[in-house]
Amino acid sequence: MRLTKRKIATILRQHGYKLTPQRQVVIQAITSSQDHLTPAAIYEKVHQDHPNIGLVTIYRTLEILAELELICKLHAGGSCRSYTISTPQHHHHLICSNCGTVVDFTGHNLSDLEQRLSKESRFRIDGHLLEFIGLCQACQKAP
Amino acid sequence: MRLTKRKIATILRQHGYKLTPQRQVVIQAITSSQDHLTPAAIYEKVHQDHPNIGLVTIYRTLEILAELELICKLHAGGSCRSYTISTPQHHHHLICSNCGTVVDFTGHNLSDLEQRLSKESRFRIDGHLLEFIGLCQACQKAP
DNA sequence: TGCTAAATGAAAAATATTATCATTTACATG
DNA sequence: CATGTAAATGATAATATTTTTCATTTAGCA
Ligand SMILES: [Mn+2]
Ligand SMILES: [Mn+2]
Ligand SMILES: [Zn+2]
Ligand SMILES: [Zn+2]
Repeated sequence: MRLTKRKIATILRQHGYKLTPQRQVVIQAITSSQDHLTPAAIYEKVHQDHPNIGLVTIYRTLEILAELELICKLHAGGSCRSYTISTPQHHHHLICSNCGTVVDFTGHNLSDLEQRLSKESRFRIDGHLLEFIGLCQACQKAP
Repeated sequence: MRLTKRKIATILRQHGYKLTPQRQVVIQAITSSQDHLTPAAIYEKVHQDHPNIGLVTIYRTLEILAELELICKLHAGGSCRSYTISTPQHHHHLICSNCGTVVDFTGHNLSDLEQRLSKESRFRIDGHLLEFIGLCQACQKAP
């Protein structure tokens, strides 16, 4: 289940961040999209209804949201600095290279592989990045 | 087996690219490092012995090498625009977050997962990105 | 050895990101 | 509800990164 605007607001406040109208607008922009969005794209989206919100505020808000893991950064589709709304549990992403739609998936466990790798390479493994890229059903049909 | 300087040169020429001294120097810089390197880092490395090679040439060379899949772009360790030498077969990466060392690994098959995802999501899956991040043995010992 | 398309480097332009600082404001407190 | 204060904002400038442009050079072929 993806995080709601409301849930994000609560977590922000729990961490001592103020719930400003600007932040609410940015959060709204992200949660209302299936897509993954760059800072510039969020700015444009937001700018239409709120022309006084600056790009800097977008950057600052994204940094906080990412730090708290309320949004996920994506790498495989286009820009390496684009974000999508997060979900509480550990998950990975499936991205449409055409329309940008992001689908979360879970249930695949990398810990076996992680153990094997750790043993073979002598690395202490701290995390991983797994994204699939492809075409969503709608984009397969379209020309 | 990682690609050698020689092998890369051959492939470049096979694709109609000229084997300029500048390109050879850039390739040398990448193949001689275990690390993953940003364009700026490659420039610095190269600049010491070849102060007349411009940063633009680095960018242009990296673009070609990446296009031909002779180098791999990495995302999980620091910059999203850093490269390491490639290997011919399909593989993934294990990256030390401290020293930047990149270890290739292979043998893990994502196609089962890919099929499951494809069926569940109705996506046509074209590719994936899998990187592990951690600490190499040397960096675990160091403070 | 010369020709030519491709490559290079210098410079500028375009983008992207971060820092600075005066002003505004969310929200805790009484 | 008014007030104080630390946090947040926006304007602007600074910095960093990447791409274009174009005159000059050169790798590789005939
Ligand atoms: Mn996600
Ligand atoms: Mn590799
Ligand atoms: Zn799509
Ligand atoms: Zn290390």
